[in-house]
Amino acid sequence: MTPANTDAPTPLESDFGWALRALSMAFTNDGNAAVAHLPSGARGYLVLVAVAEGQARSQLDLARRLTIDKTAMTYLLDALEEQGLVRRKPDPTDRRARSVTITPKGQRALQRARERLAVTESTVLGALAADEAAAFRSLLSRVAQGLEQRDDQDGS
Amino acid sequence: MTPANTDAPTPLESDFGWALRALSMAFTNDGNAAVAHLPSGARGYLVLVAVAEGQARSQLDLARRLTIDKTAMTYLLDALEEQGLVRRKPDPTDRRARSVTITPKGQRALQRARERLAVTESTVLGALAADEAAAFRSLLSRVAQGLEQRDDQDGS
DNA sequence: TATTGTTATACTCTATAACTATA
DNA sequence: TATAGTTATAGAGTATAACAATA
Repeated sequence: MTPANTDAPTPLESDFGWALRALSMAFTNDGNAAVAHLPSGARGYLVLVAVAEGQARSQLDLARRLTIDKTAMTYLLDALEEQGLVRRKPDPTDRRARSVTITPKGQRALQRARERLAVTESTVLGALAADEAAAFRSLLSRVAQGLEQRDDQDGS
Repeated sequence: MTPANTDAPTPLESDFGWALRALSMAFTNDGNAAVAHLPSGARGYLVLVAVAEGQARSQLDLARRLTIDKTAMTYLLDALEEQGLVRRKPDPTDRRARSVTITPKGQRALQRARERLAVTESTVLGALAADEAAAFRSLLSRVAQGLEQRDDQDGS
């Protein structure tokens, strides 16, 4: 016979999924305000970061790197280009492809977004001491990079 | 004159928002499979956890605790009740309110989901050593609880 | 035949409003 | 007048399919 379960039920706060969702929602909410000056908000910001890297050879490259559908990438870039933050130009080596570069105006907008997002990060991680927050960032970054490698292997 | 910027552009991988999004997407994808036996998937799971706690006095209580709209809570509970995982009964002290309890079948489904999600968690945090993963979980939990308190204060 | 990019369409999720029944 | 719960509607975000141009 198993003894009667007199334990308290598992609290919601100990649930990994709940905690991850809470953090994501908070960062999304606060972060949207931080990047409100960018077209398409948070997604526009991510595209801008990836374009600024200068690694992606084509829109499809960008889409894959960001795990954004290529059809969404089209109108995200439409919006960014319309405001003069990025520029599309034909790739001379492949006339189907278009290379995307960031403009000086885009650089400034990106810099401003980064400064604001740094504040958002600190706010959202407010429950942690400075060294703990640094540790959390580091661990999160390693987790995400691990997932990126995993997914890259799956794809090819 | 500022010197020419010869630094490499900031890599996407160092972006907090990118990393958080990558983890959330991976956990959502893998986690959806882990809770596919529950109606409404991940959201149904969260509701079931909160119901199992037995703290919430009403559907509205549940909705607030989970940051889910009360209109969504209605059909989430509809789906859970239809499969016999939870039960709604009128609150004798307030005839507007309905208290929600988990059924034995719901307990079993919840237990199964927790076991599967534990595997998902390990997989998703695969880049970390065991002690690092534990540290990450602990920090994430504290962050989320801090946000919960912040939002509770905002609301009242 | 496969790939890049675009457009059009459909679907899901969420937010809003309106309504009822109680308090 | 405010609250608990439900329903209906509309909007944003995303996915799917089809297409034109090029490889």
